[in-house]
Amino acid sequence: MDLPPSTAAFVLHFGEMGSRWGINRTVGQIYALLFLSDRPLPADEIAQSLGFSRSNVSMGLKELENWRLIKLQHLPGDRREHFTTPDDVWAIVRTLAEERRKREVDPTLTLLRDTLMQTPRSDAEKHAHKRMESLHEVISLLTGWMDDVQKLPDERLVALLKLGGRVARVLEATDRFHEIVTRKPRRKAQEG
Amino acid sequence: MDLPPSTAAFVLHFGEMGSRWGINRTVGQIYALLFLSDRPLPADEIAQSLGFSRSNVSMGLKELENWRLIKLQHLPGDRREHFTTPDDVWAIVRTLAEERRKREVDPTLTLLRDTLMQTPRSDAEKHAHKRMESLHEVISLLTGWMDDVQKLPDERLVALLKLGGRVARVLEATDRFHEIVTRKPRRKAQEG
DNA sequence: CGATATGTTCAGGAATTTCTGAAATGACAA
DNA sequence: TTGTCATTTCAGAAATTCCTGAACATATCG
Repeated sequence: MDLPPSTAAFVLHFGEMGSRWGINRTVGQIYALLFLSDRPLPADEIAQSLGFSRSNVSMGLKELENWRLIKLQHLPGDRREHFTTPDDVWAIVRTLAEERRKREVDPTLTLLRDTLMQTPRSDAEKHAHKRMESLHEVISLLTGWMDDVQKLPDERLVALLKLGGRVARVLEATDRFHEIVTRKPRRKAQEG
Repeated sequence: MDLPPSTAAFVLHFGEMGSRWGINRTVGQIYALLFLSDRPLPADEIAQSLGFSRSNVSMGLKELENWRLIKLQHLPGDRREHFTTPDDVWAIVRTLAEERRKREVDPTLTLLRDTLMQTPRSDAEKHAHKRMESLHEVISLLTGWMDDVQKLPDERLVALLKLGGRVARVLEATDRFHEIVTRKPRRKAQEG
């Protein structure tokens, strides 16, 4: 690995982080390397830089493709496939969110819904049923919110995040505002 | 495992899901069992229900304690320690968010900040530097938002999530509102 | 105190995951 | 077609993680 020290550190860190998620160390490192690279990299260069076997890199890239996290490119005059990450970090975050949702959240919701269709018999089952209901509700809320903000363009999403908890205050204000504004179609700003 | 079928299914599912995250299958199953149980369970009952060795359960509970995900209780007339999950699912979600943040996000931000303090030399390093900058920005934004909403009481958080993307529209409205209201302390509505 | 019940630790075996090299497949140019 | 380069596959080796039983620690009771 003859990478600049800061790049090496980042790559190693991401490998570790990856393995705390379901992603294996190798795959994390490959992604980190591609993320920092200023040009698309072919598999053999990745293998060389990270000291992995060619076949390992091939499998890692496959995995990243399944996650839709990398893009494949062909450079003129070079037969090899080259790989990059999207330039836009938000695009990466969105993809990650979508894929994790598809793989982890949706199946869980399905299981919960299926179970909740059944009628609990014993007391213990009744209690478990209630617990699953509240879990289902929370997950639904969270994913519903995710769906919603996924539809926003980047700038709006960023604005929203920056506003953070202050949205709560804005909401209060808005309640009042809305009340005033919608009471009558404009002309007179206040009445009553 | 002589659990009701729906409980067994849930427990197994959570075991699988756990292992897609960094959490091992056993720990996931223990948590799922406690989550559904209508009473605090002692370690030996957990071991019995799930078919794990007593020592494995002991280690699993230790892990869950480190994550602050379970509570220990003593029942009158029973010398054994009994374990439960919080009743409130939101409390669980909040704890999970805090712990994952502490373990995964904060160290990453630290690494990024440390690296960004240094001056990049080569072109490649300059590019990597820029990439890390944008990653840092995105993560900061997300965690900042998290911090903010963590402070909200449950009802407000739920209200916020329900509003979802419609907040964006509220924001537009608020922009206008704000503009009008703050332009001057009222008397004259517009000026140069 | 000894007896019994509960909880923890840890060495090493079991199970799983990761990684490799070799062989197979594919893609393309001559 | 053949030859070359690139990529994928996959059996098994290597590494890691998980799990267990036995030993140890701790607590409580009689």
